[in-house]
Amino acid sequence: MNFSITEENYIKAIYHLQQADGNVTTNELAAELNTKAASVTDMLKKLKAKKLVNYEKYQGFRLSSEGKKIALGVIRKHRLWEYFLVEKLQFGWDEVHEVAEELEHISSKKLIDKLDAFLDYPKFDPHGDPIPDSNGKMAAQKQINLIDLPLNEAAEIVSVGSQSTELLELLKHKHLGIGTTIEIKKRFAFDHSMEVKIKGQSAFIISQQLAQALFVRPL
Amino acid sequence: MNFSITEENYIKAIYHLQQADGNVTTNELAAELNTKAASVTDMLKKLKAKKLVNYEKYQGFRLSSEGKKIALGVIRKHRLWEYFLVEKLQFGWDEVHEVAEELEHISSKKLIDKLDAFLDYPKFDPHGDPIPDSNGKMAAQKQINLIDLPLNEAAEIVSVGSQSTELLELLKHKHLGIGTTIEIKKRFAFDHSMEVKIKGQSAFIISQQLAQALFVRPL
DNA sequence: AATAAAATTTAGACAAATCTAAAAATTATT
DNA sequence: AATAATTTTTAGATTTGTCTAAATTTTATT
Repeated sequence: MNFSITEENYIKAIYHLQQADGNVTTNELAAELNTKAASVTDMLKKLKAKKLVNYEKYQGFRLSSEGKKIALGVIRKHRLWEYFLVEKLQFGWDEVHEVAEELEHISSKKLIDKLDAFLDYPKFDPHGDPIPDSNGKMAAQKQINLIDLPLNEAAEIVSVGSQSTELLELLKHKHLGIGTTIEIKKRFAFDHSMEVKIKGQSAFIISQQLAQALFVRPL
Repeated sequence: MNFSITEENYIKAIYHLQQADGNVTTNELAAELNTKAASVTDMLKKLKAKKLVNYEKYQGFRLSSEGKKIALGVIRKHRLWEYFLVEKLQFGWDEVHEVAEELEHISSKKLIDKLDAFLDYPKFDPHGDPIPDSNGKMAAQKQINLIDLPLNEAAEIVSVGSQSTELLELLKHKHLGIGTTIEIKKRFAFDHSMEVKIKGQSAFIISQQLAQALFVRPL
């Protein structure tokens, strides 16, 4: 079975929405895809006919297990290409998304498996999201907000909540980035700021706002 | 201006046909694209409206200079991706074409220029065809049939006339391939076979049929 | 429980790219 | 030069994905 770019985009969007929500609604999906509810209904009928989605009129929907497989395949491609763009072509990790949106629809399985090998089977993309392997399995992300990391527990920064240049500027200044190992040394209740420590550096203070923008994976 | 995948495929096909023929006809193009003459006519009206093609009803057509620019951009992408697939991902040069047919439609200019840099600005693709630079300029191919190479003049093998496994088998056995430097030492009029020499090896004989399948660029 | 509001679906239309069958133009043949 | 054969174009239909506007269903509110 081969699917159109449009179908793949619908499937991927449903996957992301149902991760958060469980059941997905027509309006939600229309908003996600910048399209109209009527178009979503039309496409859902098609996807249902292809057994990629469990859908009953007016009842919302979710991916079938076959649909989930397709979604993971597209996500695998997206994230591997992002990794390639950043690690090999020197793109900034804030400018790869759009290009990967195109590359993720290249259909050759052989291509993506060879790319995976060339990149040495990376487990996380440049935004810290896990990359599914060729069977669709991926590391449990278990990524938590830095705010929620227990005291004195080392964790790796795996993603950031926004791509704004302001945030990137601040991260650069503090030498924080994807892959940095970080630990919380003390919390200050007054303003929810916290003292943190990066491996091999002396401790410093970060604000609540910044901590909320950082997602980490406990080591 | 951005063009659809279909439009790009038409433009590329017209480019290749007019290299050989000068003026291109509707039926020719329909055959090249495995489509029907009526579809070609429809698309030509569109391409004419976009000033990519000089076309008058029943008179045949060719690309405008704007059209040629688009064609060279697509060809640049196609050949750079082929080079990437062979050199970095270890594809065989006989299995990259289809994948490159998809990759050539990825639109990011930044991507292709960074890929070019990553590959160290290759001048020829794995089939020996020249790769246009980011301004659309490419090396004059000046590729000639090995049959026509003057005696004792070194040349580099740049492409092969067919992709058959039989030919590949023979080339492998004789240690011949894209990039090999070769020289003709003697010709035998009886069967048009020739004695050739590869750098650092002793001379051997190849048949007329094999020589005709090899294209070289004099050094 | 009745009605209002919101969400969803249907009906019908449109643009892109394609096709078949018929018409028109060109080219070849007698 | 007239007719036949070929090529090309037009006309009208089809498919995919989209839209607007109207109809239907569900959910919320009184």
